[in-house]
Amino acid sequence: MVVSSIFEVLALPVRQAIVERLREGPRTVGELAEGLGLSQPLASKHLRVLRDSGFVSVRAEAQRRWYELRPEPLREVDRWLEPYRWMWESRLDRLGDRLDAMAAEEDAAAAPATETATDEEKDR
Amino acid sequence: MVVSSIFEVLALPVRQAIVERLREGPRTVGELAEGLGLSQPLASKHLRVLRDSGFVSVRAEAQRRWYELRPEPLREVDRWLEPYRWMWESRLDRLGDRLDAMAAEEDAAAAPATETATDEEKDR
DNA sequence: CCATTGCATACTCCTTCGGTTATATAACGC
DNA sequence: GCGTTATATAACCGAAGGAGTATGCAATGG
Repeated sequence: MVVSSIFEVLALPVRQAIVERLREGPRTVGELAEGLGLSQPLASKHLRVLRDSGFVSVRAEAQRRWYELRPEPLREVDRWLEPYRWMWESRLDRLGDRLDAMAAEEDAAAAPATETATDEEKDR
Repeated sequence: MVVSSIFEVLALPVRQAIVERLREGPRTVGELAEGLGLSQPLASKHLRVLRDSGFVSVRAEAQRRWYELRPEPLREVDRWLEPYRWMWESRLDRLGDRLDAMAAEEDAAAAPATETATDEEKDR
């Protein structure tokens, strides 16, 4: 798998689950497969993707492979999120960012009612 | 597309690009397609996914459709990230979380050298 | 009215990728 | 050495979904 976006890796619930499990500490392939109800090859495959994208590191101990979570990619998600935070954080110290955003908004038009998947509108 | 994870939506660079573009304010389908070099149907399609997953809302103005970014899903990403923040933030007020995590870690084993995609090891 | 504009949707093609099964490899304990 | 354990990888399959093309449809403005 050629990872062109960090989110691609987290897109699959099963890979998300592996990451979440690894929050508790390093785990072997067998433990992860067992714990998440995956076949061993499947676990290995997903761990391969996680490894190639930097989400995990591996240590060999005898025939065991200990997989451990690495901060970098997650931190990258955090950084990606940064320019959006003002949207739900109304803290004063974010006001500067907000003003920058508004300047860029100037050219956009205005309008009435809003339509979203979260309300009833979805299936008209 | 049946969205089973918020990350699935952001997985595609083209959808990421749309979201980023919408940071500057509401845009019509045509503006987005034009600005990102997409065919109109393709833009519509991706906007459909973004809409169904709550990333954007739509307002109709004549034949125009103004798409606007919504905070909720992004906020959800932020919340998902929360339990991982201690990994790169060593602030004291995160120590509590860290201790919780360590308690859960107790059962995991330890080991030597580390192997990651970000270093030379990748292609042995 | 009618041509045009702006957008959504249906349909098709084709690649990608997740999952299974089978096999290779390597280190272990006896 | 040998069976066993732990993992990786290859081969295969099927479904999903992204992109393109064509079309439908509504509102517009002359």
